[in-house]
Amino acid sequence: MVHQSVAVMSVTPSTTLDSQLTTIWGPTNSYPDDPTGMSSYTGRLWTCDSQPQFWSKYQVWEWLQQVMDMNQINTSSIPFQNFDMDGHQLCNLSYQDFIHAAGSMGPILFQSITELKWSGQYHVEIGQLEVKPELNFSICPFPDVSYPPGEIYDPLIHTLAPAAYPTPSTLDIKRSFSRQVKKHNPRGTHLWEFIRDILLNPERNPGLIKWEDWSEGVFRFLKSEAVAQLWGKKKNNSSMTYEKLSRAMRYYYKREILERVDGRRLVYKFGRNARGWRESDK
DNA sequence: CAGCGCTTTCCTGTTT
DNA sequence: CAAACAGGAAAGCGCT
Repeated sequence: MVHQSVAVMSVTPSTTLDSQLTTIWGPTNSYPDDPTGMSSYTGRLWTCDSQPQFWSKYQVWEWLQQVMDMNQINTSSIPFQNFDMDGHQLCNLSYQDFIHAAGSMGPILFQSITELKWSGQYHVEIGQLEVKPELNFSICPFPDVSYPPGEIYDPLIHTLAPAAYPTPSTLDIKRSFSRQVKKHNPRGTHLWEFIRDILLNPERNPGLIKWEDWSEGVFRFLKSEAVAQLWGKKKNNSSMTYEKLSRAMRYYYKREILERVDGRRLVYKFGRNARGWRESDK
């Protein structure tokens, strides 16, 4: 009933919380001396598994989020349920499939996956952003979590293109990108998305938050102050506290991004307007 | 510059 | 008693 197999990840008890945060989130989540704060942020990439053919569903989602983050696009603007597939299936999608599945984001996603497929590198250059391949993080566990390889996916949208992909020019992609999908949402991450991403990355979640009931979107803060510090780090605000973070969380109730869970301390629940916290949310 | 969305900060009171 | 929870109020900040 309750599947939290993915969420529960043991953490070596010998390390301090601080070192956990540094080692697990450090290179991906801090921007040491980058004036724009951009390169190291975008540098948090699929650095280990450059072969998308072997991605798990989880990694496909990770990739989706990364591309959206890189382009500062709100992840709610993409139908994650259309990408309920593993890397092999993802790689078999045609350009048209991407258009069907992701609309205006299709070209960007298609270009990204195409480059990853062919080069095995991650030279992603869309708009003004560029990912520097020299960043080489040694840690990137990505254990393939819980998705049996034989799992069936019924591709309604599967119109596998013949030999040649109708690859659009980079210029076209850039044009359609800047015309259509430039949105607000600074750095692509709101608080609730930040929380969601911690939950969705159990490999990088050193026991900070855990699912209470994944199917219901219920989760609990295990180390509330540590999460607050991490959030503060992301926002370059060293004085962030759980007190303040939780005020922001409470504002989400009205917007139905979170639902109230009363009587249970540090427990929250994703609401109807929170997207992307499970494979197929309707 | 204005206005807006999303927090951030502070505070007082209540609940666990 | 120490944490959390609850919201109101207002300031701050990035973006269109």
